Amino acid sequence: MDPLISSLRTHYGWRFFKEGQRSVIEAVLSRKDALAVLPTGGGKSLCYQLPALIQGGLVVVISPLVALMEDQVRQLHSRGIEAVCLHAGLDAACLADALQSLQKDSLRLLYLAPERLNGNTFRTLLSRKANEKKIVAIAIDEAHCISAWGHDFRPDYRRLGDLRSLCPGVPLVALSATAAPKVRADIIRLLNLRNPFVHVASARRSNLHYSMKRRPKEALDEVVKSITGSRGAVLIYARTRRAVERWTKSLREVGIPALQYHAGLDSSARQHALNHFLGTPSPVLVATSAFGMGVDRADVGLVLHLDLPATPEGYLQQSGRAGRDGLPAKCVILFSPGDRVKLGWAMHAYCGRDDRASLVTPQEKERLESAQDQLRRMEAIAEGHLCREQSLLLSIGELVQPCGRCDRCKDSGSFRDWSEQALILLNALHSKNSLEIYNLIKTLPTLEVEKDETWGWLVRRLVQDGLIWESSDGAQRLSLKDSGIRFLAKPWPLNYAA
DNA sequence: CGGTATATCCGTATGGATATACCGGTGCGATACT
Repeated sequence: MDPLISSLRTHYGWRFFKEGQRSVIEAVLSRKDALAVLPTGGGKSLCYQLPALIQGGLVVVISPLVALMEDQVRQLHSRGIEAVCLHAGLDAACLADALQSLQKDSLRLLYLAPERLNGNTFRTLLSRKANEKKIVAIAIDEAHCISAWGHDFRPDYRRLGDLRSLCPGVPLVALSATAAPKVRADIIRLLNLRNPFVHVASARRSNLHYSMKRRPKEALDEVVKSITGSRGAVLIYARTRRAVERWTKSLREVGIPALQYHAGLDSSARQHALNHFLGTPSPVLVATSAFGMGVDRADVGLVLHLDLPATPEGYLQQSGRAGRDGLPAKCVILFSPGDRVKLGWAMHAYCGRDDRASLVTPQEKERLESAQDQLRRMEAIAEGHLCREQSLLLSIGELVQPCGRCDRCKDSGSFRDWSEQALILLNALHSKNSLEIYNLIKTLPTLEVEKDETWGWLVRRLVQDGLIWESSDGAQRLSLKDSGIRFLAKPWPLNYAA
């Protein structure tokens, strides 16, 4: 019998792997670095847990949240697998236990926050264990944090690249639920992954119904209507803590027993809100972005945003908490045009460490520009005429057919043919990764582009990278290799030297 | 930058209009206090 399947049965009682799991596990077992982008519920943790069990060694897991670590350790213990997590919240007895487990060879999983690796204690420990060949792999969970979070909020995430030199020869596995091409590139670069095996599952969710509309001045009715018209749990996202508190109060006043969650609440209130959300039949929770990572409730019927999300990727992450049971679920954004301005302002404040513009470094400037670019993209999706799912997924580099479920698909009055739509989408993409663009374009039946400034950079890049070439009938046409696609260009100087 | 909460204005009494100040996300570990 297949040894992988047999250990899967022994330890987890499952008979099949989910998509992508086997290939990632095989990569790890052959001591290769890997990057796995698997949807939530896709069984990411199995990808690094099973190798520890098969090889009878230790896997070190870097995880961003204490709650996530404890949750995982609990699950592992219930399967009879030895695992510990170390964090500042442990009491003396637990800490002593955990430290003792560290000495044992029977320990299979060790969970740590990235900040732990600042001190020498754990660096020496890891380095020693690596030398003794006791570490099967190091897993970086929620790896998108490296790119999305790490800049100045969790700077230690960005320093995980050290792991490579600290534990030479130990394979690194990065895992995430959503990661756009740019984020994937960031992860690979910052973690110093060597020629990693990469598995990217589709982010498409065929049971989610997106809709995005302008928020009326008095939005309460609209929100109440959405809540009462949905099944299961309801998750409402607001941008600020104050907005969370106001909305919770308003909803309670109209008889909806909403609970609130944000980082300004004390831990008992947060715990209570979380338990309520996980444990009652139809909870309504109003929260900031503090809520969500690792929260696993299958029957969320509605994820409602009261402001424009800051990035398409972040939105996919948050809206993706709906409908994990596979049943139809709604993802609604109520936005107003002012949201972009506010968020843009907020980015200045968040991105620049100091308010004074004179101190903005080039890196900070670039970061800010990319944040604003993402924001513009998100706004374009909300204000645009295209299929919501299609345009959201395109912004993370995945090209799919219109979904047929979102508000745009349902009431699209004006027909756009596929290539026209693709063009607009590509234009919105702004990606400078020509291979990515090429792969997108390649899937189209035909594509004719009138060359103008908008497309100049694209054509130049594609030519530069040898992905398109001049067609034989003159300088005005460029064709994609191995496909019937042509760029139809106005006469322009063929000077690609730049 | 823009919304929201509070302050101010007007002037025989209450509250509505206008001005002004303020504030704005996500968490780990370690250390310094009550």
